[in-house]
Amino acid sequence: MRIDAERVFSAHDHAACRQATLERAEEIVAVEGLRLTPVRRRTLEILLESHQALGAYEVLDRLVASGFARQPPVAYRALDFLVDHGLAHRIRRLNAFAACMRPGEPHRPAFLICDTCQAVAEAPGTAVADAMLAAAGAVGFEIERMSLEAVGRCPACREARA
Amino acid sequence: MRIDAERVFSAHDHAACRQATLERAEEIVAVEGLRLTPVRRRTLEILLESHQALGAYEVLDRLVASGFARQPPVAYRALDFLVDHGLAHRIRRLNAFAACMRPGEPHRPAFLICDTCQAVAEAPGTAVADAMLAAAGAVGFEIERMSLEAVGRCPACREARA
DNA sequence: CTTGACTTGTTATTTTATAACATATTCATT
DNA sequence: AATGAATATGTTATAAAATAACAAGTCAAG
Repeated sequence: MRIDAERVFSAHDHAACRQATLERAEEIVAVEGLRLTPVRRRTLEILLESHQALGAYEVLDRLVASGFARQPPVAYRALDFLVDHGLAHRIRRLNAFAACMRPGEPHRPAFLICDTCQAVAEAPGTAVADAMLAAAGAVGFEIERMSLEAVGRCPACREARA
Repeated sequence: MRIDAERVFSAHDHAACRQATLERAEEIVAVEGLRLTPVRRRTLEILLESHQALGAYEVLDRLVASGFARQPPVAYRALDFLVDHGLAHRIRRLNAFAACMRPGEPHRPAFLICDTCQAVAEAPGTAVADAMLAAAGAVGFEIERMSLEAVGRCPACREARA
């Protein structure tokens, strides 16, 4: 299953969506020899519960509900692991984290953040990143990482409001 | 004077650069009927001292040195004013602020952030923003604001390291 | 000269993130 | 199994970034 922006921003079988992404993540950790420990797995599941980005302390609250200690490093370490290995993304504008919907597929995501329903989707294609690379290249700047984020209104929320 | 990425990332007459930008900012506040009060003006001057982004508390330290009270809202309010009126930009990846080098010129800046010298430049052109708008438009997402930021190495620092 | 909008002063608190170090677990190699 | 290196977790404490809330002052237009 392929989860793209159209899907994220509309009603869909989220149980299947979450399940498919989780399975994909599991393949990846297996292939890469990573350890998807209980906290890490649970953290990923928490992020996958919705397409909304969650703050670290929100994740922590839910980890606590699953029996883990209420200590910030617990959440931050798990989140950092997921981000480092491409299983989650950090959304800088929101100081929050969202599950990666295409783990394993190399990509340079640009995020679309709906400020009405708070859903976060990865924009299709790599055109935005490509444009950034080109703009940087033009002045001799070498990019290591980028954050490409837009805040606005998703199709469903536009319609609901119109 | 036009301050673009090439200039920011190389040695230049920064006194003139700062002065020109400050004057431009003053024209804008005049035209728009805004009040560039002492704290606000000093804050802009502080940001203009270099092409590095400064955290709010760094700005606050320097405001204190100029006689203002050491209280976070003092800095945040001035910074928010500058950002709201296009005289400064917020760099989300750094939790920091940088003076706008093209105040008044309508633009959707993409930032190039050198992680060696910490200089921040606005990438030339609007191609990155255009690509973002196109990507969003393709899925029916309506953009209000965006953060387009890349971290890497500027030409001078690449060379110094090579 | 007063009304209303904007600006500043000030105290306190909230939210986000990391430092530091002890303990435990895992896994590859003896 | 025993050992040791790397990795992961537990825990305490603190740092860094941002905002809430409300009182008091300033300013320009009517």
